[in-house]
Parts: sequence; C-alpha cells; structure tokens
Amino acid sequence: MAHTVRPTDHLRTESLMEDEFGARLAKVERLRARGEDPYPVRFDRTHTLDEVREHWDDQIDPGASTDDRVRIAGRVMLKRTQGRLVFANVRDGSGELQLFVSQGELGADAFARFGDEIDRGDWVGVEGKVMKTKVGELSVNVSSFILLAKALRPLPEKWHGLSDTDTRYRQRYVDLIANDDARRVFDVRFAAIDAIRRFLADRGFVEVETPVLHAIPGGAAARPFATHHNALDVDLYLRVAPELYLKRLVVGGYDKVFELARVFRNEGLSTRHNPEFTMLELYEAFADYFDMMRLTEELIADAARHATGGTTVEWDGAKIDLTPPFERRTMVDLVREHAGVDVHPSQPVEALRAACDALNVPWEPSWRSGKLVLEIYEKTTEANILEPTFVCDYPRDVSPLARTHRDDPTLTERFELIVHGRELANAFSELNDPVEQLRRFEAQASLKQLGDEEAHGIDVDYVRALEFGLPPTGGMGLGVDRLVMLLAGVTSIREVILFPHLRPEAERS
RNA sequence: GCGCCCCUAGCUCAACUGGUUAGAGCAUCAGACUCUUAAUCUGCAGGUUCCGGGUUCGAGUCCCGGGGGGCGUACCA
Repeated sequence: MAHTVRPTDHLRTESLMEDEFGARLAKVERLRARGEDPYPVRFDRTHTLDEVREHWDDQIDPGASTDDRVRIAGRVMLKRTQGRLVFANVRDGSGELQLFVSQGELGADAFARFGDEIDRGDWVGVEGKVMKTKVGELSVNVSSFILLAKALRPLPEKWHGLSDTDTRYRQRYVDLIANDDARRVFDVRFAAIDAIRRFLADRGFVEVETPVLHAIPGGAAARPFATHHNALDVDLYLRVAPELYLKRLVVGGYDKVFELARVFRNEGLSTRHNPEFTMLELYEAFADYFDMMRLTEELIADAARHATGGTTVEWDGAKIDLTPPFERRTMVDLVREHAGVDVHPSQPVEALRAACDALNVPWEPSWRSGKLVLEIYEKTTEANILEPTFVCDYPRDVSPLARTHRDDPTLTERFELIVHGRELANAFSELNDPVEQLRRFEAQASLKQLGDEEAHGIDVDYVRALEFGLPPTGGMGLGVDRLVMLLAGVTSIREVILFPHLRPEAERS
C-alpha cells in the first residue's frame, strides 16, 4: 500500500480531485519530498485540551502569558488567518482549545508552512506556552507544530454542518465531527449504558455473555435471521432474545444476571425498529414481577439522572416525568378506560370477536381469547398511554414464557412498560414449571404449524433445564435504544444507533 | 410491502407557470491583513442538476422506468 497517490474511490468526483482533494494530496507529497512523514507514528502530549482549560483558565488574565509549556494534539476545526497571525481551534476527545500561531513565535519558515500546509480537518500536535488573548480566550502560543494526519477530504460547512441524513448515517464519522448534536445524543447513550451497568453491579447482578448463534431461536416472537455453520453443516439463527440462555444460568446458580444483548430481528425498518438493536435483559431469583417494577423504574430514573442530569425529559413535544413510582394499571382496566369495553381473556371467543367488530379491530379466525384481548388493547389503548405506566397482567396464551397469574388462570404475571405510547420494557414472574412450559411450547408449535412464523419452536433443552429446577424468578427486558431515544429527545432510532442499517451503498466503477 | 415527499458545486441552500450561458454563502486556489471567534476584504476557479429513457423549438423544472433517502403505514409480545 506504499505511496498510493490516487486512492481508488468511487465517491470522489473530478472537481473534488482538482480542488480540495488534489490540493491536500499535493501537500502530502510536498511533505514527503522534504523527508517528513505526513502520518507520523505517535505523539507525546502532556495534557488533553480540557486539562489545559481546567488547569489554566482561571489562572491567567486577558492578554497575559505563562511560562508553562504544554504539548497538545487535536483536529483543526477552524482556522482564521490574520496576516502574520493565525487563530486555529483544535478539538480532541475532551474538548476544544484555541491555537495562537504567530510568525514572531514560530519563525517565518514554520509559520508559512503552518499557513500553507495545515488545513481545516487535519490532526496536529503542537507545543507552546499557555496564554490568553487580549479578549480573554485561553490559547496555546504555538512554538512548534507537527502534522499528525492529513485529512484529504474537506469537512462539511463550518456553520451549517452536515444535514443530509443519508450522509450522516452512512458516514457517521463525518456526522460526529461536524454536528455537536450527534455527539450529544451518543454521549447520552454511552452515559445511560454506563449507568445501567453500575446500577446493576451495585445490586449484585453479574454481567454475562450468552450465544448469539442459536440453533432454535427463542425468547421472543420474531422472525430470525438465518445463517449456516459450514463445518457442522447445520442451520443457525441470530438470536431474537437472550432470554432462554439467561434463565439457564439462573438454573445453574447465578441468581442475579444480566446481559446487554445485541439482538436481531428480520422485520421491517421504521423510526422505532432497526434489524439489530440492544436489549437489556436481567433475571433475579426469588423475585416476582412486582420486584421487577420497582427495579425497572429505579433503573430508568437512575439512567436518566446520569445521562441528562434529571428525571424529566422532553420528547416529541411532550414533557415526560420519569420519577418513580410509575403508574401500575391492568390491561383490562386500561382497555375499559380508553375503549369503553369490558374485555377479559376468560370471555368466549365469539364475544371478543364481536367486541373487535364494534371497535373496528380486525381479527383472524385462528386467534384465541387472549390474542383478541391483546389486539384490542394494542389497537385502541396502547398509543394513548402517555405517562410511564406498567401495563399489567397479559393474557396467558400470548405469553408462553410467563408464569400464570396467582389469582387468575387466564392471565400471566407480566407487564410491559409503556411511555408515550411506546413499549420500553417487558417483564414477568418467570414460568418455572417444566411441565406447564412444555405444554405452552406445544401450543406454540401448533400455532407455528398453522403458519405463524413468529411462534416459538420447542426448545427441549430449555425444558430440561427447568426440570432441574428454576427458582422463582423475576425477569425483565428493556429496549436500550428506545430508552436512549427518550433520554436524548430524538424520535428516530437511527439517531441513537451509531451505524444504523441502510441499503448497501451502490458500487460505481 | 404500500402511500406521500425529497435528491442541484466538497458542504448548506437558490433558480416565477417549461424559457438566455443553473446562482449564492462557506470551503478550495491567488492576494491583503499581528488579537480573531462563522474574522474581514479583493479576485479566480469549481456543475453528468442521482441514473436511463421520453415529450418539447427548448427540461433542474413535465412524463415513464430505475437508484438512494426521509416520513407515514403494514409487519413487529
């Protein structure tokens, strides 16, 4: 790869070649001709840019200089030339700082090289004394500099940034350089995830890793991505949920486990769906779904505080209060309130079909009572739940992994957390009776035979694990991307995923 | 999958109902300027108007097909 003068690049246009790209490439060659390396191997810095600011900002008067020398490095974000003086703003991972570059300090030769050869976008390392300009801007008075990496492509417009969504998602690196808000959103994401890890570690949870390649996709009703293992000659599936493996670990004696799991679902894309997304799943032995409610609301509030500084967020034009406790309502109550009908999975199928017809909710002949109730809830009620609400007690026949409700055999001890009409989390008192679990799997399998592609298959090893005894256990799954959307105040999941799924970029020869 | 909308210079945007040679700012390039903050000023250059067809005396603009994207919808425990 030595001395690739004109890198193959189908995105580059002739004009760019002649203008920015070519001009910058020429500068690289100029450096090489002088025996300098335009891509040196390393640079010793004494401070990050924020460390310089923290240490010196309130120590220097405007127009004054110190004798303190620092070596700093960063990307040139702006450059303002003023005769024999150049102001440049550089940025590193910690922050931004101004470079004060004068011919007097640098000497005529080096000063001319800085002006000619350092472009906006380049990485530079500099050494100099910490000072403040007459108007009080903390700066480093550059006495020597070195190009650390040449940027051949120009940065987007300095004021308007980059707004083309296609480019922002495909070339996220440019988005992150050019758009402060993109960085802010991902800072929220990383802070929230960090908070979740600490929160759970503080409560004795162990972070574990379970397989991504599954022989039997289970734990959620979703279409999987299929793949193939050549050496074993078996079909495998990317996981749609880590649930069944995590509960195997509880059987094995890890009584508080969690996984921040990338999961994959082969379904449509939307502002709330990406084919791969991040799910937090946790399991706690000896707990039930009421314990999961307390844990979930505290975990979300804690993540909100760490990522945003508070527990109220503004999202899609609404103020949302994430301060615990969240409301707890049953599904049938909420349907009564929003749709004005009394439905319950104990009612006969015919009555529930009539209720569907009255509410204009389409139904299918194969649906049983529980599915009909769920459908009525989803079509009439869910989108209207605005305040954070635990929607409790889902029908049994749509919840194959949840324990039957202690007071009602047609329901399960399951809740979903709904915020502003969107599902954030799903949890239950886990079904730990192996005989009943097998019956539920068999019911799912018959649905699958009737053509329901999302129904569970029978995972006999999972049943075997239950036969060794799963203690009473509460489990919860939370859509991390959706939580981040809420905390960051963005309405598209693509804004919170660094590299969201897009169609492959067209090749052009 | 379906519906609506969008795609113009490296970036951000213009171009009346179809009418000269598609404009501007930033960036680049050449020049002036030693305290700027999106620095300022002067000048040059920069275009396959996403791609391919069609209608027309004439297409960035209208029509057809394709590509990419956005939003909505469907699917999605």
